[in-house]
Amino acid sequence: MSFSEYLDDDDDFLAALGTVNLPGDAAAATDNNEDPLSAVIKTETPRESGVAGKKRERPLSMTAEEVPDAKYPRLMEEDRSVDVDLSVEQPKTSGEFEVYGPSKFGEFGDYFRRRRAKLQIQNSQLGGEGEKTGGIFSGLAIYINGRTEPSVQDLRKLIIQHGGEYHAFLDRHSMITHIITCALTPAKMKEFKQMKVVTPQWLVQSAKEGKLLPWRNFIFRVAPETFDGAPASTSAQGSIQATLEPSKADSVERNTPPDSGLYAGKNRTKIQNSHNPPNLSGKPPSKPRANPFQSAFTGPKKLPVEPLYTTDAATKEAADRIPSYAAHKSNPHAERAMKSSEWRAAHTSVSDNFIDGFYKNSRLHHLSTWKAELQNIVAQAHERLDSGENTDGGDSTSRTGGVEGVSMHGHELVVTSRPEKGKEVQQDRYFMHCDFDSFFVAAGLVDRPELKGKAVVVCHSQGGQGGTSSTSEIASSSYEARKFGIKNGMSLGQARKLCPQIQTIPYEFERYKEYSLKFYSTLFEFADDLQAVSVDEALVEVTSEVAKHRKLARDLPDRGIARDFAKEVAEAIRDRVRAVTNCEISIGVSSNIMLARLATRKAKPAGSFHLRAEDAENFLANVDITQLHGIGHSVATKAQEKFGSIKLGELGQQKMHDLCALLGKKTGETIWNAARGIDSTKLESDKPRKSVSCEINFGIRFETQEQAEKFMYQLAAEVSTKLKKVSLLGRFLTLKIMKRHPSAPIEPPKFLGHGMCESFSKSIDIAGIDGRATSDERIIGEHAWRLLKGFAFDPKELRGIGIQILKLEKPSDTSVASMGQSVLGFVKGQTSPERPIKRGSSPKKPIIIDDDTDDGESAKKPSRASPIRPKKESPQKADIIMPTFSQIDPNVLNELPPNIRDEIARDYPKGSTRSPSPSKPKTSPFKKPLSPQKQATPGPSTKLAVRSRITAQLAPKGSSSIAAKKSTLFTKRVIKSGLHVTDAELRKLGIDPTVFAVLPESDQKEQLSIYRGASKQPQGTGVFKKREKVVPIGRPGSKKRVLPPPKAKFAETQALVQKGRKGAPEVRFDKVSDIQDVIKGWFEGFADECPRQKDIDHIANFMVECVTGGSGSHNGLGKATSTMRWWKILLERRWPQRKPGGRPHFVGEAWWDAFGIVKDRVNEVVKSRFGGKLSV
DNA sequence: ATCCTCCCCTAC
DNA sequence: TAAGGTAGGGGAGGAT
Ligand SMILES: Nc1ccn([C@H]2C[C@H](O)[C@@H](COP(=O)(O)OP(=O)(O)OP(=O)(O)O)O2)c(=O)n1
Ligand SMILES: [Mg+2]
Repeated sequence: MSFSEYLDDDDDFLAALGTVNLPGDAAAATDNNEDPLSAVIKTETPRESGVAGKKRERPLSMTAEEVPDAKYPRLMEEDRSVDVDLSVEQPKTSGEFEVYGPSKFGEFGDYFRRRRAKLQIQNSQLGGEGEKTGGIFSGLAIYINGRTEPSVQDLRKLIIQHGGEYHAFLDRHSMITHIITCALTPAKMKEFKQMKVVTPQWLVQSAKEGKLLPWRNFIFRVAPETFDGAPASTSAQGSIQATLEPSKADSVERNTPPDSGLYAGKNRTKIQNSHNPPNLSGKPPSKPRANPFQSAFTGPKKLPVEPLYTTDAATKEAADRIPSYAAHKSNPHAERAMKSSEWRAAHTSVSDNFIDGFYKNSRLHHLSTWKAELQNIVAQAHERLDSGENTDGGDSTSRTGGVEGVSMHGHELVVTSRPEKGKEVQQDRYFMHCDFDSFFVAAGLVDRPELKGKAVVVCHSQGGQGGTSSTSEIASSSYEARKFGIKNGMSLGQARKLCPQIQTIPYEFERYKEYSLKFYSTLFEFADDLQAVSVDEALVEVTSEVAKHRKLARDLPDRGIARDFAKEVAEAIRDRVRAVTNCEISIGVSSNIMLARLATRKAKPAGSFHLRAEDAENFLANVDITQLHGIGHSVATKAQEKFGSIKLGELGQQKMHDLCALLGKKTGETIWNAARGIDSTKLESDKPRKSVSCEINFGIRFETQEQAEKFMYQLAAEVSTKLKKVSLLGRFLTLKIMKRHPSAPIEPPKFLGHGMCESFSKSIDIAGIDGRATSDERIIGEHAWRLLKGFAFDPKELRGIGIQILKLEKPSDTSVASMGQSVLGFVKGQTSPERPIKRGSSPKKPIIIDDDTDDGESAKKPSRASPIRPKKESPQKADIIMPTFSQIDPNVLNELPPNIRDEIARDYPKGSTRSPSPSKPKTSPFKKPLSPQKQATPGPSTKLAVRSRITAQLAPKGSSSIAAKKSTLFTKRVIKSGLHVTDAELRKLGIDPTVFAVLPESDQKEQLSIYRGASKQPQGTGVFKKREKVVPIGRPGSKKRVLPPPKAKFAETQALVQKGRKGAPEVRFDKVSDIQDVIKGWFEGFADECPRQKDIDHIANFMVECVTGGSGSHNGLGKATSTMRWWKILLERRWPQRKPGGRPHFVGEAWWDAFGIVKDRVNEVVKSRFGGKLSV
């Protein structure tokens, strides 16, 4: 049995295989608390700082070779010894702590799991071994076009049985080597012009003879007579009959491996081009009357043109599907470049400014950054809308629960989230999907009118460089270029083969941004609500705008009968956007988002299309599921294989249960519903961000561990910057790694690309033991680097690195010292707040630094800065209020780093209280009026204000406009407390009243009860507190205690146990509390069992923080040392170091290991920062 | 039953 | 030479 069959037939076994991949050996999740993040408000400047990330190229279809390793990357850890050895040969030096490998501790539990995994994998490999090389079709990726004889199903079986790869359909992600067909429509002929198109006999005969026959002997040809006849536009089903006409092909070709075409590579390409230029006419292949196949596939000596969808492994996705054994040749161009160490130093990840340079030029990075910014703008618009309603609106309906519930300015009231509510008639809603046509190209052509109407693409490579072997990716292609088969994302070399005279134009990121803003500004004028999809695309609800048109028409003589108001609105929008950008957009309108998106496809290019519900069924029947948003190649392949179709019409006939079983519950339901025109997708206009990440999977080439480490810290700095830009802190980190697949060439086909890789990820808590979230680049970098070391990969094999920060929260720290640059920046640019601060009942000295341990750290780590969140006095006040200068404790100020201190001084001129200024008008970009008759159209001034605000936000770097947008920062967090408690009492309880004031009432209650209860205990170590919500007021002078066994009542134990428990509010250690208490509680509470990795990590985190964390390194080091010694004593008492030969105590070992892990962690940091280690 | 981690997939 | 980023939905399967 072939491996493919095996895949096909034995899902259970596969599933079992899946278990080999043991989930996390690590880490820990911290808490389950959902962070009620308020919407991200700050803008991220897209700018060149950024981050990078990239896509994966893992094989989607599993081949015998790829499955085990690729799918179960953890297996690689089995090779640890090898990797460690390699790293050891690195010059570096360091002692045990610097070894690029896992700590010798803490690998205990993992060891067993790994061993289990290994066994399973070995078994699975045994099973699949035979097939690996067996099939005569191995290495082939075949697509079957149309009806065939034998049937598609039979052919598919044949292919799979002999080790081939069957592809159900073609899309831009497909990588196929041959197309099998018996007949082709003219359109297909164009499409397949340069591909290896053969008849089914090739497979049949080959199978019969038990060897792969030369495909050239089975080239599909169109019967001349048929073709000349009335070919092309013949009947609907008109297709051209094929003639089987074995050619006397050179058998030479056949001598190469079956997949020879795959990597036909550049050499062959050139030859071929010189003999057989694919298309010099300058016109799309459709034009020429000649049979495209004749030029492509005939002629004795002519080598076949490389297949459109397959050959260029540089194309993303594509590389994945190349059988690993076929991808062995290292890219010679890249190899040559990489030989020069200067070149490497200048152009790869080892370069100092690599990240900057890469981001500056990465279109995908720009795309992602812009999207995040646009989403911020929209979310902010909502805040304005909300607060504006409260101010000027009568009994407006606020957008409860998000987007729904918006009142229309027409007269009908759209109620969606609470339909039961009433008498309001549920009216039809209208959703639009608006998208620029060939955005990058269109923008680029505005100043290049001479190129309009030509085949143009946007890519980095300019001029004729690289010829047909350029691996530069095409970001966008004109519709003229698309006629040649060129697609977005394709490599330039590939495109040149399809259309040699293709014109390339460079990126103009600033321009795209500018047009995008104009586009969005326009949409806002028509929108009830808007979701930013991308820089050139948005979803807009226009229900009220359509209603408005309808209403106006009512007064006309014809009463607007038979008019399509939705389409009229769409055209109006198109006209406006064209007027401001000189670009065409296309618009699809329908009653739900899914249909609107499909309508856009039909509308393109330069058009609009209103898909009515009553037409939906018909329309949908012939739609491929790949056209549904969120459904891609993978899903479609599965559907095709199981159900024999990817048409919505056919899949809709399947039982939903079957769809779900195959595709997963959600996807199954989505498809089933889509087939019926049903779509429950909500327009999401202000969902808070859940993660911030930076990844780069391009140009990653390290030779030494030090280079990798350096890069990791640079990347950490990027994420850190990114976090600060949006004023977020994180408590959880995931490291993503791409590592060259063992069978992949050192240099992949795509220049400096990652090639085929295995991917890995590992997560860890980064919050200190006190639970504080962070954005500190050093903390992030250290954790990330440690995780990478844990993988023990050879640095030379790394191809991609990413750091993702999760469990985000807004800074809520009250420490003034934590006022970092982000706040200062805000102060700087901002128009003054509306009124002086007045918060709760604690007008003065709101900030108190706990002098115990925390303050120093804060001062040292401005990145942890958190703006003070002023309590909003009344709900309608949307503006943020900055603390007056007088609110900043002078003592704190003195402890700030000089640069920050200077900035504060600058921003608070003369130490005076900042004068308040009027808040901005509460204008919302959304056109919608809240009360019926009122304001059917936003006043001009409103529009202007909106536009300028938005423009400022996305303005080129350096713009100081950021401040403006922050005017509504944090407004959503306003809480009014109905509790009765005085500031005095709060202080007595150790609660900062100013912080307390900002807490949600429920939290206030909770805090009160906790602290009131706790305060009875004199000791009141304030050990636990709600995460970040309450900051105890510092107790002057209190100093740490001394060594040996401190006694403490250990509620702490509970803290550890509870950590991450669902539901329960997270309990955390107060940083001020004694670490020794914590350890003791942990130890005594769990000495009967092995310590949990998660807890070990937390202790380690805390110890590390203790040492590095800001406050005097002096006392931190000493404290850490004494604590470790003390802990050691505890351990020795209980489990004396065993003698050589003594009987191991399992639990005791684990505890000693835990000790070792913590010690190593601390020493690692101590060494890197202070150069030395703790003497324990 | 639910949570959590580690993926995979998708989109622009 | 090229600049394959990123956020989020979702699912499998072990842990709790
Ligand atoms: N693989 C891709 C896809 C898109 N983009 C960029 C360039 C596109 O111009 C822009 C918008 O993507 P679209 O999918 O909307 O494609 P176009 O706007 O180019 O064409 P159209 O929307 O007409 O299909 O995103 C890119 O860089 N790489
Ligand atoms: Mg577009």
